[in-house]
Amino acid sequence: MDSRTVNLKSKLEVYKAMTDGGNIADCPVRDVIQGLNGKWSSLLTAALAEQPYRFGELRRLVPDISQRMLTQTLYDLQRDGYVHREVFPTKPPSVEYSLTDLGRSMFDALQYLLQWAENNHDAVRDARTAFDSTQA
Amino acid sequence: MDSRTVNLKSKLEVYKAMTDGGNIADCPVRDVIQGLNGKWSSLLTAALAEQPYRFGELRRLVPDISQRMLTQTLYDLQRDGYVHREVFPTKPPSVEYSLTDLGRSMFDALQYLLQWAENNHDAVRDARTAFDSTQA
DNA sequence: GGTGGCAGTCTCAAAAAGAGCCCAGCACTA
DNA sequence: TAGTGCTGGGCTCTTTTTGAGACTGCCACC
Repeated sequence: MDSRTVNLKSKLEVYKAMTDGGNIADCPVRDVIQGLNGKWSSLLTAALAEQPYRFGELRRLVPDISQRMLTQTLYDLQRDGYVHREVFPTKPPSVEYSLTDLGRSMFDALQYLLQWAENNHDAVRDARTAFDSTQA
Repeated sequence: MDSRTVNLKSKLEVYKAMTDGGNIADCPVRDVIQGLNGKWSSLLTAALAEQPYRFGELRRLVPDISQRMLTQTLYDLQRDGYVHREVFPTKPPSVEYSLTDLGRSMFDALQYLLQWAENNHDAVRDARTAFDSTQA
């Protein structure tokens, strides 16, 4: 358990950062966030933060991901510099995926959100149930 | 600028939380995260964190969102309890959207990731360029 | 009587995700 | 020597999600 102190920007500043001060479409912050909000990105990042894994290990670890999406998501994470891919020339060549320093740094920031989700999923579930019951 | 101290869990614990200790598919943490990683969720949350907005204001504020996705995303955010929707019975009825306490609390956690994105988008862009150049 | 703002809905096309079969190469085994 | 299984993917097909844009009803204003 590490603890740290972080300065948060004002909400207005965060909104401005996400809109690039007016140039909403090509904003780099949105561009970065976009690469992270795929369906499997955060889960795979969390798995690789635990320890490096090979392709088949990840597939078994996350049984409900298709091979196609596993390949695709790892490719995207590697392209954005979060994940390192290393091929070992063993008899059946094995491939190991691990987090880069950038990936670890990103995951540290992501962890706040994941932890919030863990602490508050009951509230979200309740809100959802309540909302659905009023919508008949 | 507020600052705060937060205890982060070990990476292994985070991974376990996201996999519900084995029940990967129906994990509540993944369920919550899923509702947040839509293409527009974080941007709209950031906008509403700044101040409440009405439907048309949001549309003008984020010109590259379609009306359909604006309706849909606001509906989802409302369903999960992040956003409050209030209809004012003016002559053309106006609708105001604002963050709930839950939404504000979630945004506080999300902000770490947004800020990381702002600080590191150059590194991500560089990684992407370098990767693309090796892939011919 | 035409125009414009309000908050959406509806339909259709394009993009992304999911399911599942196929591949080559090597080891072990019967 | 043929069968089986493991490795890390590629490939196609179908379903779901997203995007673009036209359409609605109401009212105020000109």
